[in-house]
Amino acid sequence: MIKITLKGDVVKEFDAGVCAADVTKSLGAGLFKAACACEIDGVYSDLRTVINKDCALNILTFDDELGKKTFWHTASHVLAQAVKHLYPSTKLAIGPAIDNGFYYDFDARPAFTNDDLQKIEDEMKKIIKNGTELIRFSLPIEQAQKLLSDMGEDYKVELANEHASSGEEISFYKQGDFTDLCAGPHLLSTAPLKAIKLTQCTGAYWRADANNTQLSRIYGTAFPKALMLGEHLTRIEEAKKRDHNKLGRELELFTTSDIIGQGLPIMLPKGAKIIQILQRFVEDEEEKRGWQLTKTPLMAKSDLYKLSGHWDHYKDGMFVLGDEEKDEEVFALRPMTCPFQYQAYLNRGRSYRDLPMRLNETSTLFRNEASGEMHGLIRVRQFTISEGHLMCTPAQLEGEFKNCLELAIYMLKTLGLYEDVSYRFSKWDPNNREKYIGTPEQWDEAQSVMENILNHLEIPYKVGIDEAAFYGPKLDIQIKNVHGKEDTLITIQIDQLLAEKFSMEYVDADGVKKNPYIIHRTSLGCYERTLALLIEKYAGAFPLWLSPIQAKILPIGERQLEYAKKLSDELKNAGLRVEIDERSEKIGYKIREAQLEKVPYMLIVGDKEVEADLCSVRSRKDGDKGQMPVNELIKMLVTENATKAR
RNA sequence: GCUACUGUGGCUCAAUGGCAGAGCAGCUCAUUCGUAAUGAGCAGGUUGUCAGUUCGAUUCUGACCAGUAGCUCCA
Repeated sequence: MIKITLKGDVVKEFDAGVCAADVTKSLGAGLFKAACACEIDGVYSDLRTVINKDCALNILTFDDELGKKTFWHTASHVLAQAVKHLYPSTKLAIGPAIDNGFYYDFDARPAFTNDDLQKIEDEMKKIIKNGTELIRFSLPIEQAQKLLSDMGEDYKVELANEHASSGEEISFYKQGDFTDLCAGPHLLSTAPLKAIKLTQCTGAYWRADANNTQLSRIYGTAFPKALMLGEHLTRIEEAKKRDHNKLGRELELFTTSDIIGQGLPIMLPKGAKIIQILQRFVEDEEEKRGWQLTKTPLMAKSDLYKLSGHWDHYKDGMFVLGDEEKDEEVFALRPMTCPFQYQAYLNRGRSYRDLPMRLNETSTLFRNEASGEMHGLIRVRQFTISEGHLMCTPAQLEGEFKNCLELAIYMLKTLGLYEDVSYRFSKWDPNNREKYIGTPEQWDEAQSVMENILNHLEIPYKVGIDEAAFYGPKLDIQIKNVHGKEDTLITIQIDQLLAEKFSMEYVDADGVKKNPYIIHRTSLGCYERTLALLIEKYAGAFPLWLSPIQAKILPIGERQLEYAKKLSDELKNAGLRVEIDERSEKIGYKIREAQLEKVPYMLIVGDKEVEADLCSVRSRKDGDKGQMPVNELIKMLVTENATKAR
């Protein structure tokens, strides 16, 4: 007999050799029905796992992350089975569970189109209705390779070959007429996959390498109940409504023009106003913290980029002016600010007394992004970033890095984005040497310096291999957009290589010339991307201090126009952004429009208000707030504006 | 760049191998109204662009431009 410790420290005895599924069954039919997988002594395992010794068993259902993963992984096998039924010549690649569902990659000729999805989904439903049992078995490597190669599954053979040296058997899962190479775990049967939906089909490269064949990827999601699927699809629809690319255009923050070109958004007055507010805020805050503003050119001779290494690494991504073959001098629009600001440092000889030297710039950059990469305001060809470079001694590095991070965190907290970010420590990949400059020793040093700083500051981070800049490691502050796609909002980088390339030196206290460390950093990222995330964060209803129009004065009729103008002047003099709706419309109509425009305050003036120097205040959020003396109103708005309240 | 999809007035959408239609927004007039839509009228389109097929193309085909999702890339 063995002892199995269950949830709530309940211990039960079973015969040795019992499988986790049978244990689950003995605990109740409801739990057995809901069980997706389990953890045995904390190890994520299949319910088919045979237990031979005392252990702790935790049953995982769809409510657990790993339970969901198992559920969706099985759904991906059903997808593959359905595809094999309908298109037998299709070859299988991989089919994992992802954040909110699953996908499967197929080598299908021709590639699947949206029209195929419905057919495949219907076939999946048939398979699920039959409630086929999944059977796990394993084979020695040679037999596994033979089986897969007999099946004609070239991609699977490639995967199996990679396990050849491990000496372990290769596991398979079989459901009816379908067998797939798979480590599992899986559900016991396809029956629990009550509600499934195939969501889209796209291309995806085999092994994530653009040089390989492009496969046809089908995405889907599945739930144990139809209601849950419905809720999931509703959530996606709701998210679409706050997509910055839709909402930002509706609210007239920005637009685009075919004749101007891709990735070149036009900031309309309201969007430009928000960016101006952000820029002023950033520049003022940076000045308070000892940063000095520079203004450097938007282009340079190719020589500059050759020296920095950007010409070698990113020439294709730059807008080059002129022809290298024909012209004596070739220029390029700047894709980054680094070497421009270095010239400011190089203006004269520097001493350790000049350090740290903190140079910031509201810097417009140009990158010739590939046509498929552009997206709304998130990824564009021209953008403006709060960029800065900080030259310091090794002793100052940790303190200055911390200051840069604190500034970034202050910015995020003020904007209300702090709760939404995560940290990524982006390292180089020693196996991808052509991407990076410097020696392994230099990389080890720079990375260990950054790692020490991050650990010391207790920053919780994920590691990103091969995510570093070509000259040094990065701390990337990541944020997800409304569709769950992650992007870098802020980055702080340590660079000990470029100073040497540019002969940047300082005379230390001991009289010896040394290269400074350089921190590349942004305090708020690029304004276009930040605006995009703010639009989505607030669904267009910005906090007062960021609102392009903070209050709209709505006269009931023409009689109050003069008073409305007086009120508007008073508010403007107090530094507030105000508009008057002078149209001869009913008050309900004016309110509706102001509300849809997401103006924070509506100030209604009728005869009653004019008489007593009052104003009826309506808030976007709370509706009618009643009457208020004008001086009191101004005091309230000015205070809210100054505190940057959210 | 790759795969798939999309493109009809400012917006949301309809229709057709044979005269392109509606609502909202806009403009004009009337209305001067108390917390989310007053009424009437007017105007607005070479159906993304350029070719091809056709007696005739907005519809079919191709190329290009732009947009969406995903992949790859992101200094």
